[in-house]
Amino acid sequence: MKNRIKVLRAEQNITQAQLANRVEVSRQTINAIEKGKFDPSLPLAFKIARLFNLKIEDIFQDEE
Amino acid sequence: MKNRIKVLRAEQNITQAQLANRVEVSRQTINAIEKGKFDPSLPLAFKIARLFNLKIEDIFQDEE
DNA sequence: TGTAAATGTCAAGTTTTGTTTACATTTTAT
DNA sequence: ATAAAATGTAAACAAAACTTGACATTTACA
Repeated sequence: MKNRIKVLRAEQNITQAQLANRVEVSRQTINAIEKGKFDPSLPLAFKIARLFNLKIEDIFQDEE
Repeated sequence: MKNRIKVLRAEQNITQAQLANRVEVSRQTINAIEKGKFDPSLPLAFKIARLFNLKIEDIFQDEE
């Protein structure tokens, strides 16, 4: 599962740590998701999408 | 996290078992999600949304 | 150039998601 | 009324998401 979080952060000038705080997970979790190490839970995906005012599908792309 | 899976199944006349087969999880997993016992993983949410030709947000509603 | 902030990564542990098996209850149709 | 299909539920387990803590590497900029 790919995602555009890194780009969205860059657009908004937000660090991994700041994003982590705002969606209430650890910085390592954001890092791992960005690097594709694992997928966020559905509730976390919702939080991230809401933060960027985007649909989940606009941030995460299923790849199979 | 609420969802409209039961209604969507009814509309399409699909059983839990049939839906489970098509998204490649167990029937009990579909049942548990419908009953709100837990949330699906993000990849599973994508599969379900794709099956019904809907956005994830049109099926699952975050309630915090 | 140096140093602070940001990012990457790893290991060990907890929590949540999902499976399997098995059985009970409800619904549907004959 | 009965049989079959569909749904509900529970326990024990496996797998994936997430945490904490620690340290190494990269980036930005005074």
